[in-house]
Amino acid sequence: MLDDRKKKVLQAIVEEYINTAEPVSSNALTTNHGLNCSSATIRNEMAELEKNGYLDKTHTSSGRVPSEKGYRYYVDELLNDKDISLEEIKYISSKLETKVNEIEDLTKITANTISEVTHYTAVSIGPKTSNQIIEDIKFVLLGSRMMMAVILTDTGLVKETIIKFDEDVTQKQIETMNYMFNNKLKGQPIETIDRPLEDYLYDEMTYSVNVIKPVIEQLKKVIQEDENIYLEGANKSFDLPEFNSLEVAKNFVNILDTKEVVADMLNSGFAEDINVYIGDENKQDELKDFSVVTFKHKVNGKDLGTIGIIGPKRMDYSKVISVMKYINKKLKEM
Amino acid sequence: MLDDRKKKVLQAIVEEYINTAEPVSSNALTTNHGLNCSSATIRNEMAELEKNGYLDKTHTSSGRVPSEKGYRYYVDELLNDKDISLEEIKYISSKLETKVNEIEDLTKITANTISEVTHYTAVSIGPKTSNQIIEDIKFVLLGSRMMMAVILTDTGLVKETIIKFDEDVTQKQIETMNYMFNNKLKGQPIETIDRPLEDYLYDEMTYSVNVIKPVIEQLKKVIQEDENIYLEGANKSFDLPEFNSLEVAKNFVNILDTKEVVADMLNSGFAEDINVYIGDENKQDELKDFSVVTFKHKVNGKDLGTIGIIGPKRMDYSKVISVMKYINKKLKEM
DNA sequence: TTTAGCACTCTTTACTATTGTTTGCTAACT
DNA sequence: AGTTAGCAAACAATAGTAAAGAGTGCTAAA
Repeated sequence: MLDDRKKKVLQAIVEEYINTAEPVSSNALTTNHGLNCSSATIRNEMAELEKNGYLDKTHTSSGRVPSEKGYRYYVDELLNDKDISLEEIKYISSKLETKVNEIEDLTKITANTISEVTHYTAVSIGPKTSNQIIEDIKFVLLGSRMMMAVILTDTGLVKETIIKFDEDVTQKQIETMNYMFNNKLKGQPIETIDRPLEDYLYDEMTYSVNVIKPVIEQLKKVIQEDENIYLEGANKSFDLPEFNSLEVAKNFVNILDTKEVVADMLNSGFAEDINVYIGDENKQDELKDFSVVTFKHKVNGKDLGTIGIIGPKRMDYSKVISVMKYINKKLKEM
Repeated sequence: MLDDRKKKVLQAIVEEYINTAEPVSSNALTTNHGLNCSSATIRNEMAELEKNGYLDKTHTSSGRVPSEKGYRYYVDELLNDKDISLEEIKYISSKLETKVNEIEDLTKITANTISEVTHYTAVSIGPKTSNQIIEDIKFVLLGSRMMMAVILTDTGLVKETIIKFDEDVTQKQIETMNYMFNNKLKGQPIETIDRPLEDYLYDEMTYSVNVIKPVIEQLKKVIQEDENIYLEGANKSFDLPEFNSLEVAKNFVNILDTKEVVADMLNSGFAEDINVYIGDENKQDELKDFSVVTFKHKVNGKDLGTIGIIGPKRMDYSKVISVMKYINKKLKEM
């Protein structure tokens, strides 16, 4: 375990580096960090912290930079909640009070808010459909060969899709089908729309395969399809000094351009609400040089979407986590 | 007017520069461009082309680079249609034959296809809603205080939105409202949903304002709201040499991040189908250093969305325009 | 009108010297 | 034993210089 002064030194280095993006020298820590000792003493402490893997050097005579282990220790043990300014509180409140009719929009707005307040790039994804419980299904005829299906789930998600037929269908047919679907699916998780249901319907109904098949197929497609990924503030990252390296900038754009990586990243958190992944801790190779903080938006244990912040490993974890905690509290109050 | 050899020289320089991204020297044109003369002669021609504004130099003793006037002349007068390879034809066909139920999806797929074939970044926007003709409106009750409104237009666009009420509404109320709305709006452009309609409904209907108001407000919101902008292949641009300049890369990300600029860009074309904007010709300040080619997807004069390619001024106009023309033909066949 | 030849311009690259920052170590001090 | 002052060594960053290379413009001859 680290003794008290080592903790202080590590914390000072992490925070200094987060602020300046420059390797931190022993001299820089002699003032304004409550360490009443000379730079030589700090140098000794730094050398030991480096030996234990908490710090790195960029070259033999450079100042110190936190290692991933250093950041992890900082996040786990040394992090203080940061106060949120009055302006920020006002801004967050006004954003979250926007009246929204669809919960996916709320996730978007939350992502946008977090990005604006933290000045990092945010991504969001809607709630996972497959394990939600179907509360109601409505079929609406739109012309003679087109229909809309609307699925309502327990979390308030409304999912609609258009289905086209190769032959004319009647209002009567739609109504019967609607009854059958509801009968079988109400109270079931959405993923129930699958093979067994298909077989059941073919058995029960006397309609042409041209009517039932498109419905089943389109519904299956809808529940399988990737949730909408929403990106906010990509340009914000480009103001950070680490993005002066073309390679980093290019990697970053590549990540944001690859929906699978982003979806994977947002879906891989296992903690209750906030997850922090530092560099190599990320499961996705593309993210090894970045840090990610994700935030699951839940109400009564129900998934309402996930928001992620992507930034440099030198991320202001304290700020990001404090903002997320505050927003989480606000959302729960609603 | 330019004489025949000057045209050839200009064309050779533009095409060489598009290929190499390096200033073109007089020597480089003596081979492989059908100009049977020495580098000195070409130098004389280049000097005159520069005097007339078709070429630029990066410094006194550098090779030549096309000016915006030069690119414009090339696009207007010297452009040859490029052959599309068999693989490309196959790829395009397979992509466009994907069965889609919503026309916005077709626009997305088209944008994706153009980006993949040309290797440039593409953006797309759905059809402009406001001037489409309403064919049918359906109201569907989803629970006691929630309803979905579905608007069908003449172009096949299906626009749906959720409306929430502060008090319980009955199926009967919904049906009456639905009848009234259709009665007033069928055959009218979508933008008819506005003040006069609002007044009419308040006069005609005896329902509480709590029922009518949310419907009108949400419908107005839907038709006003920005169309969905879809971005494809942002990372493709980062492989181009001009994006080695951090400033350019940053500008580019900023543009793509600013939906208003992209929407503006896509909506500002006035030509029938394909529009080319070179550098300063762009109406948006942010785009002054880029070139944009837009393509309006229309069937029977009806707007089905617009796709845009953003790239360096050194864009392969010939390729981009050929691909767009081919895709346009394919789409019209469908 | 075309072209060969050459001086001149400017970029690019490599090399060198200088300056400044920061460390690690040693020896002295508390 | 822990702390500190002092100093040599390592290295980055910057500026300056020189040499090489690419390309033009101009002149004069074909």
